[in-house]
Amino acid sequence: MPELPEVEVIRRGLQRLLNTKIMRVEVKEKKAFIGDPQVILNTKITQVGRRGKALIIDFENEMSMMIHLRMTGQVIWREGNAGGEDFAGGHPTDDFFAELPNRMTRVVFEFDKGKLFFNDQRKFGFVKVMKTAELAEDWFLASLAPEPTEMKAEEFYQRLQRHGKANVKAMVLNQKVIAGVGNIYADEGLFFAGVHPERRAGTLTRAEAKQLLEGFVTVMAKSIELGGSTMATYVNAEGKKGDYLTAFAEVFGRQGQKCRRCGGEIKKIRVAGRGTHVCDGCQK
DNA sequence: CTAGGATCCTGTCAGC
DNA sequence: TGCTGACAGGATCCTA
Repeated sequence: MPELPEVEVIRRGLQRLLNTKIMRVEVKEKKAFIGDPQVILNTKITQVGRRGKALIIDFENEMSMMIHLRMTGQVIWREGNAGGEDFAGGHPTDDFFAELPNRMTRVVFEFDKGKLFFNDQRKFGFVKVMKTAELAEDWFLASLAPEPTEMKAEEFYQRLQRHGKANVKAMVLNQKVIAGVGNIYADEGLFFAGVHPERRAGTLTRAEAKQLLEGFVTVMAKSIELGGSTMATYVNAEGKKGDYLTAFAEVFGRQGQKCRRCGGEIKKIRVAGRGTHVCDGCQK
């Protein structure tokens, strides 16, 4: 679920942890934590970064922690009664506002002034600690394609050509082709470019590939601006959720409704094993 | 090597 | 109300 914009919103929210230290880690689901939690205790957080859909937190002792939320992961920061502003992002459920820890809680990080909860319904997500120097060797990061904002249109075109027989939807979901695109922004970007998700990737023209890349950059920037599709910041019980989906999405989740561009009906079909939203009128 | 499908896991929802 | 099957904002592994 959380795609590049949602993870980016979380990254920004976690800047508040810079120069603070984790005092204690409680691993409630063994599978969710790879490596030794002890190595990141009592050392300052020097950077909170992101690559694709992965959060990367660096520590002063040259250790790093990668957090990948996969489908249903959540990051929830609570200052409790300290009076600070709470914050949450990831898969949108009521756990954002629930009493924590709860049965979805996989890891708890205790700081001086608050607690950071890693919640995950389906247990696909994980936290992994390693030496900062070893990040580049992590096989997920090592094979990850460039960020959409860093990729040249020609390179994107060439990557689509290389896997020309697969449909374009499957290609853009492949993190080795372009980083950070997931099911929502795949559908939104394809709509933006007027490209049908079942087109074989090799049939896209240079102009279409360029437009598609621009689509990803545009819709993702818009989503980040709106707080992502899933994020919530809140003070006490007053919730404010990211409203990208309701405010801006053209096709995702709008099956049965009218296309705002041509007036045709948005359809939901199955492509590359994923629910896919498309306007046949606008996407060829 | 590629492309497509199964798979990890649990909760929710639609349809009997 | 209770059951069943489909599905889920991800990515890897297995098979042909």
